[in-house]
Amino acid sequence: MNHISLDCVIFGFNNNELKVLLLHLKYSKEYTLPGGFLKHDETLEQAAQRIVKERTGLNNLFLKQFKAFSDPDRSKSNKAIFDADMAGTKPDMTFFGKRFISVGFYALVDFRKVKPTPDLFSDRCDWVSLTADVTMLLDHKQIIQEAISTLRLQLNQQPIGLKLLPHKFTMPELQTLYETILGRDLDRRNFQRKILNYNILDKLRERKTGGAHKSPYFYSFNVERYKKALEEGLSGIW
Amino acid sequence: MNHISLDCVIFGFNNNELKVLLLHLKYSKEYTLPGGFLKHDETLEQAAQRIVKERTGLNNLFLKQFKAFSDPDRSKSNKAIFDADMAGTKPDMTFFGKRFISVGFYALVDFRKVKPTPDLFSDRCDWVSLTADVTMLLDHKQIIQEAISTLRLQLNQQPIGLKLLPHKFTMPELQTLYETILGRDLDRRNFQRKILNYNILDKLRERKTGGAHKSPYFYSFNVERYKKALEEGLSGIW
DNA sequence: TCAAAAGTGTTGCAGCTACACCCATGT
DNA sequence: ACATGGGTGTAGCTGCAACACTTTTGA
Repeated sequence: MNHISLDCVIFGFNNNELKVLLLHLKYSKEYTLPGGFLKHDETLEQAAQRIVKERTGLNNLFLKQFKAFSDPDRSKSNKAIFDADMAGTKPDMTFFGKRFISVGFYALVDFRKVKPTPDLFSDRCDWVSLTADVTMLLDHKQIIQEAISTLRLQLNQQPIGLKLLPHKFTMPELQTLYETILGRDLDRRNFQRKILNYNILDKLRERKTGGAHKSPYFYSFNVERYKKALEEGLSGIW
Repeated sequence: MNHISLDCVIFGFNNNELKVLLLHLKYSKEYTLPGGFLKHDETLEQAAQRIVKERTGLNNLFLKQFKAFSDPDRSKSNKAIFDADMAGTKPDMTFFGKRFISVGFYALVDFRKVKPTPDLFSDRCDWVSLTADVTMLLDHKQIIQEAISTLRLQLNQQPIGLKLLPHKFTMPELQTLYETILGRDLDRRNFQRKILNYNILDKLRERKTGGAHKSPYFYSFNVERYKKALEEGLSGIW
C-alpha cells in the first residue's frame, strides 16, 4: 500500500537564464518542488497538469514524466516536516507516516505567461535560477538535476526551444538556452548555421531594439516543420 | 491510495532475433509481462531485480525504468482476470478491485544464461520474438513498444550491446542487434568501420565455425573503454 | 569614437555514404 | 564449383570546427 505523489520541475527561461519555479515553505524556510498527490480516476499526466496549473495558472502545458523516485528513505523525513508545518491543523498523521513514491515530471513554460502562485504551506512561489545556491527539501535538488539531465538527452527529440521561448526570440537567446541545457559553450556562427539548416526557424523582418550594441533579428519557430523534424530527431550531437 | 505494480520487459537476443521473456497465463491463454508488486522497504529497482530473478534465475541484471503507466482504465479488467484465475484460492478481492499504477522496466540479459521459470498463474515462460504475433494481456503490447522506443533512443547512452550479447559475438550478430533495435538496415561495411572506430571492441583471434560460408571473427567488448565512451555518449546518429 | 555584440563568409579536415573486390566455407 | 556471406579498401561528398572581418548600436 503506497501513496503516489508527483513532483514537477517547471522550467522557464528569462534574462538568459534557465529557472525553476519553486515554493518557499513557511515553516522550514526551504524551497520545494511543486507537487501533490494522484487522485482517483486521474492519470499521472492529468495530475501533473493540475498541479502545474495551480502554481502557474496555465493549462495544457508541455509535460514529461522522467522518473519515479522510490527510495524508502526519501519520505522518512516527510513526517517531521509535516508534523511541524501542519501543527494545529489536525492532519491525518497516519497518512504522512507512510511511504511515498514520487513520479518526477518536467514542464516547459513560457516564463512571461506564468503567474506564480504559492500554496497553503508556502509563503512564496519564486523563479529560482539554476545557478542560485538555495536550500531545498529532501532530495529535490537531485530531482532537479535528473530533470536537467533528461532535458539534455532529449534536446534533439523534444520541442524544448519551442516550449521555453516566447513566440519571438533572437538567435543569441536560443543559443544561450542551448548552452545552458548542455552546460557548455557553443560557437556562435556554427550554432546559427546548424540550427538554420534544420529549416525549423522563420526569420522575421523585425529586430530586437533597446539593448546596447547591434540589434539582433527576431526568429520564431515554424511549428509544422519543427514537429516534423523532431519525429526523426534532429541529427547530430551538440 | 494506490497500488504500485511493476512490469518488466526482459530482452534477450538469440538466433539473430530480439526476444522478450513472457509468461503464458493458464486461464486466459494470453501472454503477459512478468510483473509484481512493490513491497515495503524496497525500491522500485530492487523490486524489479527480484521479479526478474524469479523468472530468469539471474541476479544483478541491467535494469532501467522507462515509464509509469497510470491510465485508470488500464487496471479495470484486472479484476475479472484475477477473479477467474484465482478461483478457489481465496485471494483478497478488494485488493484486485483497486487501481494500479505500473512502472515499466526493461532488462537486458544474456539469452543463454536464462532459465525461464513460470509463476503460479502461468503454465509457461517463453522467449517470444518481437515479430511474433501473439495475444497479450491488457496494454502489455504497448508497454513493449514503449520499451523498444526507449531502447532505440538510448542505444548510444546505454551498454545495450554489452548486456544483450554473450561474451563472444560476431560482427554480423552485433549488426543485426543494432538493426533490430533501430528497425532499419545498416550498411555492413560502414557499420563495422564505425563501431570499430569507437575502440570499444576487442577482436579475438578465434573465429566462429559451424555456419555455412566464411567464418566470422569473434569480438568482445572492452568493458573499460565501453563504459568510458558511454559516459559521453557514442556520437553520431545511426 | 569606441567597445561590445551581431551578421556573414571561408577553409580544412573528419567522417559518413555508397560503392567493389577478394576470400573462405559448407553444400 | 559455386553460392553465400564475411573481410577489407576507396572515392567523393557533406558537414562540422575553427577561424576573421564587417556592421550596427548605445554609451
